[in-house]
Formats: sequence, C-alpha cells, structure tokens
Amino acid sequence: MKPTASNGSEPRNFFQDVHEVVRLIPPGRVSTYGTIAHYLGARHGARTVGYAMLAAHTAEQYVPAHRVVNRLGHLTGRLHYTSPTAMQEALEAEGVRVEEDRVLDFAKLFWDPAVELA
DNA sequence: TCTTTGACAATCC
DNA sequence: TGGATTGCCAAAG
Repeated sequence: MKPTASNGSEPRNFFQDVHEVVRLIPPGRVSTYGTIAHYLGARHGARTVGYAMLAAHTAEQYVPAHRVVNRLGHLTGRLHYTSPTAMQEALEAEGVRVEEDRVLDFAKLFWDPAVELA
C-alpha cells in the first residue's frame, strides 16, 4: 500500500501486467501461473501471479481467469468462482475438456505467451 | 528419484 | 503498522 513510485524504476502494477497477459489468452486455450510469471520476467513470482488472479474480479476489465490453471492443469481457482462448477463450465463452453477438476489434453491446449506472442 | 526450501508482490487484520 | 497469508513454481539437497 506504499506506492513508492518516486524511483527511476517503473513499478508498474504487477496486476495489470498479469491481467493483460491473461486477457491475451485465446478461447479454448489455457495457460499457467509460472509461464505468465516467467513471461513477465519473474520466474519465482508465480505466487504473485496467483494472487493477481485472486484480485481478477476486482479489475475493471474482465479477466478470463478460468483459462489460467496451475502447472499440473488443476483448476485451483474453481472455489473462488461464484459457483464451484462455473470455472469448469466456462472452460467446457470453450471446448476445453475438464474432468475431475483437471484439464484434459493440457499439453495441447497449453498456451505460452513467450511462444504464441513471439 | 523424491523431498524440502526459497522466491515475489499485494492484501487482510 | 507489521506479520502472516495467498488460486504456486523452480531448483537444490
């Protein structure tokens, strides 16, 4: 809560960066926290990305957080949705097969910004 | 090979 | 105001 934005460095809100990348994820594709964190330059900042997702519902623009899962393909944030099945249904509506709170063919649906946006 | 610890940014109480 | 916590990942032991 102390935006020490008096330095020469640019403390661009990590949330905005994360939300921006998540919005770039095309429908029917999924990405992971670590990939986004790595794309932003923070390999160990995956946790921060996860927290940014927690605040996704506070963003002005809609953030398809349902397209972001952990590295194992688990729908970790499903409990944070309005309903426990909202995330799964949202993914299935886009053609993503979800079973047991896991994304099937996760390797094929995986979307890497560093590669797709290269 | 499996287990454990380190890491980054922001929010809540 | 500060410490603990959070939708976690990667590397070291």
